[in-house]
Amino acid sequence: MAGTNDSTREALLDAAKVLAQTQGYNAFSFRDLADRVGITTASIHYHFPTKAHLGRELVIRYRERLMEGCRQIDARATKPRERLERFIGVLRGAIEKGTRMCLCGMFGAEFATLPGPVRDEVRSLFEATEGWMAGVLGEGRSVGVFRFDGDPERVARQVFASLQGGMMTACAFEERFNAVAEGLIRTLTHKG
Amino acid sequence: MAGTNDSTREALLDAAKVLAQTQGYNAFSFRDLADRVGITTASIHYHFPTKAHLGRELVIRYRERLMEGCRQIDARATKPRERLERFIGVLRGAIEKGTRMCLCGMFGAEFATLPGPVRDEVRSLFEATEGWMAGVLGEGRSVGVFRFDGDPERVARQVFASLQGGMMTACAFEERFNAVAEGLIRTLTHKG
DNA sequence: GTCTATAAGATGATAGAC
DNA sequence: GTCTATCATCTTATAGAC
Repeated sequence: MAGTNDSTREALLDAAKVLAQTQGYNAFSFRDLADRVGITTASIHYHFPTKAHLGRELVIRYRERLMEGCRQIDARATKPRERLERFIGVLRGAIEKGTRMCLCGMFGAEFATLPGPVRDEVRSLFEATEGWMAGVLGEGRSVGVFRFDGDPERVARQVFASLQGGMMTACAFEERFNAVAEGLIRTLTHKG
Repeated sequence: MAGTNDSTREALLDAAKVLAQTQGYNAFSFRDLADRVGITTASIHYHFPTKAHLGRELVIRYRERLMEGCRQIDARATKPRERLERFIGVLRGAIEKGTRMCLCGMFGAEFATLPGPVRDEVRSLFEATEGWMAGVLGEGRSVGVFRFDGDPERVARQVFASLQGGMMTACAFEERFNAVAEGLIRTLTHKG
């Protein structure tokens, strides 16, 4: 029902996603988007009245797909450590596909300049992802593979911030994300 | 000699710094800058031929001042842990002054869209800061207050990425940087 | 749904007077 | 050094034909 196959609309969101991940919300224009999809800028407005509408739906779809990815990770891997590693693999995949940031990191940095409705969805994106990760970390600790003090929610925020920062660094220095990710896992699994 | 007191030029760099930290390179304009300093956009071009020149000098000055700050930390604190905490305090200060990103994080995220000369200075900014931090971490480990495996340079990159990610998150959720920073110190000083 | 045409404003940048 | 005036181009967005 929701999400009927409107191919132009989907193509616009696909192109906008890549542009937003590589350049940011402020650095891509309707013209960039129109050129990539092969229509005129006027046609974009038929699908999305304003850039803010486009941005908002972009983040909503990104969150839904990321959460769907997390559910698939849960279905395919039962061990918390493997779940975490698979999640990190998703982020790594974005970098390897062309030094793309996660939308969390990119829109987080641009947060002050985003339209209100986009901001709301970005916050929701953070909370959903960190919530899933808190579950993985909490379960990992209870089975004894992860080791940390305090609230899993707090540690999830810390781990997520670290990964986002690693992706950001990878924009300036290729091959730096892996060092951050591996160090993170080592820390979490460290047997003091 | 270098850096004669050209007050308009300095005022431009000051205003550009705040705008770059809060909005990013792509989101601020010569008009924003001119309005804040009280001159016209044409006058900006007398001091900086292009926006790329302005951006480049902005990053250079930022790096020089940050490194000067690190030297002052070294002079005022001898314990590695206190040095790290003071550095974190500098980042926290930027957030508390108005949810400002570090230029590393903001320009790192925008990296793909930055003019070449600005990119070069951003890389240099990362390297200088991470180099200083590697020294603090290495010394901390040798005196037994920090505990980590592997190369101090690698861990410095990880710690720095984590802090940058924490600042990014703080743009969307106030009061989140402290949780990241405190968790980080706890991890580094943990007595397994 | 997509187009052409157009709008109103912003953008970085230049020429030349003062 | 700073200004006015101007530039070409880009920006998001709208009206109306097809």
